Amino acid sequence: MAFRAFYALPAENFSTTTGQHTNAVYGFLSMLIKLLDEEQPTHLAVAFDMSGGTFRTEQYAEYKANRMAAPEPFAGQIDLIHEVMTAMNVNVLEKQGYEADDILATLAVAGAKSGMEVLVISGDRDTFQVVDDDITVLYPIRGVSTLTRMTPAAVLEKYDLPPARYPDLAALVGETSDNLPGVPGVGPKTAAKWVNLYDGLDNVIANADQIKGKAGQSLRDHLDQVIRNRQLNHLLLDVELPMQVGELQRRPVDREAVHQLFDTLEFDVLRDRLFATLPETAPVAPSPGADVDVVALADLPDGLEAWLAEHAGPGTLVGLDITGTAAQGSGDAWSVALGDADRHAVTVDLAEIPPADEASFAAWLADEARPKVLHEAKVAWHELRGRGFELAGVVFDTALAGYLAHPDQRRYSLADLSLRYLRRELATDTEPDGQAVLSLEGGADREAGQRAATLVELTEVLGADLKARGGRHLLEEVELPVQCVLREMERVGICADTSNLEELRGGFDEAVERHAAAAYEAIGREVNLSSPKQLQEVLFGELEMPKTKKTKTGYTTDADALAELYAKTEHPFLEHLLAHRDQIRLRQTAEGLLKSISPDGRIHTTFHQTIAATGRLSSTEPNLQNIPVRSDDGLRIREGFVVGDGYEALMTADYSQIEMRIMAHLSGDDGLIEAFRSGEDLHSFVGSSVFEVGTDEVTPAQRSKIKAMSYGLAYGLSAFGLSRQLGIEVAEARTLMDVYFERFGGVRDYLTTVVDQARRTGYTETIMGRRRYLPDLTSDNRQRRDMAERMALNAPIQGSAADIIKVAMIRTDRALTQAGCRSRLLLQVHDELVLEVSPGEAEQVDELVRREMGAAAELSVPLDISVGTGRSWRDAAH
DNA sequence: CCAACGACGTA
DNA sequence: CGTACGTCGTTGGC
Repeated sequence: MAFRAFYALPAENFSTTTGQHTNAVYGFLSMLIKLLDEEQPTHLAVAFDMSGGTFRTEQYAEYKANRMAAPEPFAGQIDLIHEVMTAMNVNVLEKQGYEADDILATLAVAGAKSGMEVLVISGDRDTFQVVDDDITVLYPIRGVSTLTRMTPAAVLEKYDLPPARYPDLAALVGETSDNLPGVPGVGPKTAAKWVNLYDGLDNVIANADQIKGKAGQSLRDHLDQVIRNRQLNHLLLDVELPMQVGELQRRPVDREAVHQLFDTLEFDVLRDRLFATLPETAPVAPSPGADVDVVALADLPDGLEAWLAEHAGPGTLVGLDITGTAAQGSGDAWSVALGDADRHAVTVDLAEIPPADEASFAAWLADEARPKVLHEAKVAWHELRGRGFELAGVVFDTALAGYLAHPDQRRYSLADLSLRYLRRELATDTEPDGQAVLSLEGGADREAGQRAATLVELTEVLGADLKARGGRHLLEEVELPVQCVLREMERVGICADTSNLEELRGGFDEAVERHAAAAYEAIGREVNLSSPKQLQEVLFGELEMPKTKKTKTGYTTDADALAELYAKTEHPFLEHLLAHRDQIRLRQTAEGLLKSISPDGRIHTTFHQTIAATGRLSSTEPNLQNIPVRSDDGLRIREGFVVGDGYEALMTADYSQIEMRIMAHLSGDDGLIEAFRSGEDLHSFVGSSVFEVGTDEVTPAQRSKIKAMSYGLAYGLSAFGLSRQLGIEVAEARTLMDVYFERFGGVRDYLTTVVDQARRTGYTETIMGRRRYLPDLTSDNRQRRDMAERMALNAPIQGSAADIIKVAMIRTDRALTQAGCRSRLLLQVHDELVLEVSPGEAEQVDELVRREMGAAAELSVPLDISVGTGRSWRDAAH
């Protein structure tokens, strides 16, 4: 398997800074870790061949004689694998004079006999002979990451023989890799036919005289060879070993040794994968909260003031857990828990808090000098605010830290983080209905108390991990401050023009009905136009239109495909179907927005800071980051977002071409940098270079090709993709890309470098050090690897843009406060900020926003910001 | 009732 | 066979 890994993985991508090649070690371990994870074996052993001869070479000197000496970069890697096995405490078996496969066969049969279910992983097909109901061979198809399960049925299917007969077939066919020639002219089909017909190789040999034809003669001419092959490919089942199969239990790895060795080998990604799969990563002592001393405020003789003085003095970090509810920019808190580093916690029922305690709590909470750690502080802030409390001094947020350490996880619950970083199980946060789990014992909510204390402990461990990943400053300088800006934006919301949206909805509604009726008319019956399944029946069944691109469940009916079909058939059904789709979508958008208007007449979205793996924000309930802008009808929806009472206008400010500017900066390409410094239209400038014409001679068609390509490059676009998008031949697209790269070689170099480096380190990085881990870059699966490569191309660019606008938000918010402005931030849409301008501040805010956004990052090209104002979001466009 | 899927809006 | 998201309706299994 190590040898296969050596050939499957390109050596140049797997070597340490000291020059040691590690591709065989990497591939072998990658396979082993995957198997440990997926198969969860109770017993485990790895067998090695030993140098020096075996009984087979004694019998037949040429055995494996054609094997080339292992190439230089392979040398030493077997020893490294041995070392890793020792560190991982894996049972290793080897025996002079025997091959690894003899050891495996012996163990497999013994294991099966003692009632075990056995998996044999080997790249030698001879192992198929031990396959039975209890023994499965996992055989590598290509590389070492894809293993095929050879069960009795699989062997029968592939070779037309039961497993026990496989060596009979192999003896006839021969094995080139072992230098065992077979019978010339006899392949697997003939061999299987004979073995089945005569019931085994012995009888084939005994009846060799009767076999007709050339193949029969060939067999008679090579009988000795066949007999010898069969002796050699027979695996021994009785090798004497120092350990019996029952003694091969898996043992816990030596964590320290693994860390040291993986440091040397520079296996950062594998280390994560290994530790993630280890059973001992599971909680050692699942005793929820047993070791936290939780008391209820009501049971404190001296009240909260005394507790705070003892446990939460100035500079002492305290964990704060809020039980409450938050949504649409507001919330309510029911109870809180405070926990300290010594695992003392106090819980407070806010409904029954005595006035004196409430005053102490409020003062402590609002005190910037009393450091606090929370999980999702933005939510807590909304909840506390619902009770009139101000929260300040948040120095750590475990959800944000967990996100920065591993940005592509689905969730960052405190329970998950506790398990991962502290190996301690935490009771689940909430019931499915959102109600907090309250396990009151002596009046104290033990779970809340445990969570509060756990926060403090996590700060240390998670903080250290984040620091090691170079993400500490991102937490402190970017994510925590921007969280404060976001909570305010959520609270404020954006004003909606209800009657405008209602009118729109009515109009869309009417259009939906009209197009539906026309569509039914065109095909003579009613179908559900929102059902792709029913549409397929109509289009490809009844109307017999040409088939479109395949989906998992049939053929696509997406807008592109329908437009193409319409171009071909001009069928009126398609026209109305497309219009219906369009209008129904707009109606849904208008409807959804109307439903989300709060009693204050404003729409309060929720921004999520820990969802997008690249570092972007996301927006839900409602999503205000995907409000239509491209169509006329879409723009009318933007008219439904308007300036609120007491304010003068909405203002939008966006970065123009920020991703291309980041590309210019990161690649350092002279041409692209010059393009931005020249002040010319970017795509015309690039086009003039590619097409070798003056900037003012670039045709609109050329410009749009260049624009598509420039942006496509940042996403890992292929020549195929470009050709499809532009409707040109693949060859033309390829030529276009070649010329582009010739002119902008720095871009090409950057793109290859970024992937290479990510493959080496395991992650990509933005200009502010935000990492994204991409273990799939070394996957044997091409689709996954290609996908990871495109992510690697895009993540630094999209992520850097996300970094920059977050900093811009922090700066803008701060500058507005410092300038004493009433104007405020409302929304962020990835490269755009929407503000509400107070009367008389328009000019000042215009200048301020340009300044702060422009100064958010120091790139080798200028950041260009365009600003517009107006009564509605649409009018504020520029 | 829920998850998966297709479709489609944004940057 | 271009990245990153969220939401909706339909569908089919539980």
